[in-house]
Amino acid sequence: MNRNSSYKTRQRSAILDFLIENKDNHVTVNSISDYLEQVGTHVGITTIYRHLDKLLEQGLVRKYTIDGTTSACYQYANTDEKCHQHFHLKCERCGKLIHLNCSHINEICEHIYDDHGFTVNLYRTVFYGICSECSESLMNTEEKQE
Amino acid sequence: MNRNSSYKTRQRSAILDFLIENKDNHVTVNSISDYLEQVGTHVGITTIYRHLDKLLEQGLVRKYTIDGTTSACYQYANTDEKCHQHFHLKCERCGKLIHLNCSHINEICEHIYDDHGFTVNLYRTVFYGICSECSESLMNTEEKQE
DNA sequence: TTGCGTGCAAAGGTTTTGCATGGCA
DNA sequence: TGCCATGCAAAACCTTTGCACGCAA
Repeated sequence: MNRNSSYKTRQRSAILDFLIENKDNHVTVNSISDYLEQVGTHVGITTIYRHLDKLLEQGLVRKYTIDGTTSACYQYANTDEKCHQHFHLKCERCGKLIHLNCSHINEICEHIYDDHGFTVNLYRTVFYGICSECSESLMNTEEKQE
Repeated sequence: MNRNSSYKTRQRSAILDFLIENKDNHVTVNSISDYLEQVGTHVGITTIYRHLDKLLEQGLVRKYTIDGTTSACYQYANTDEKCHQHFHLKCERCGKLIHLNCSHINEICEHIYDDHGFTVNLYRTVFYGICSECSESLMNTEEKQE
């Protein structure tokens, strides 16, 4: 019943450290696995999934899916600071996902809640559009406009 | 290049009809397949995926992911309305799609463009969250908060 | 020593791809 | 007739489960 009790293992520490290190961005199971492999700390995929599940139950991470991506995203849930919420811009042309930390977004969400009663889930919401690089390259080579 | 050109086939009509019939709800590839099977109109899974992809490109459907579910959701997008000028809010709980006309959006989009160089495509962008009705019913039955 | 932790292999589910055939225009 | 459309099978992914062994307490 006390699912918060857990052993201190090499694997658990490595995963948690990585999550905290990247608390301003979300990570995927793959990115965790790749990183750990890179630094010579092999941890099985299964173990990563199981730890994330446990951390999720404990409320230490958040899990969400980003539109257009296939795998789940996880982010360390720092309960002290609420300012690490960011939103996402996805370029429809190059596919790049931009993480945007911006105070403006809170105003928007508050407005939508106050005036329309809708509670926005920033972790799931993605703005689609064209990023600045693609805008430029499109302007330089404008040949068609259908 | 003109990817909007497409043959009129039995399969395409069947899929589009079903989408329009259910334009107030989202559907999944499975629900489409099941329904068509039920009414004796077999269409291969592959074909359904391919048509949905094409309809997505044409802007005739929207694609969503709903938290906690594994497969993607699709909903017919009514092109008559001026959907380029307002927000779409998708309730993650009841699935309702809300069209939100609000002068605030211009400020938001301008801000994102001015400060971040990103041109938002309102037609594709969807805000996920919880609608007012669901918020209320959730408040009435709050039993656990972990 | 006890029981949770670990990781390989395999299974389960969703989506994509290859390829030969079918059918619209 | 020329392409695009179709659908089966297989592949590619992501995630979960089974099971034997490892290891923290």
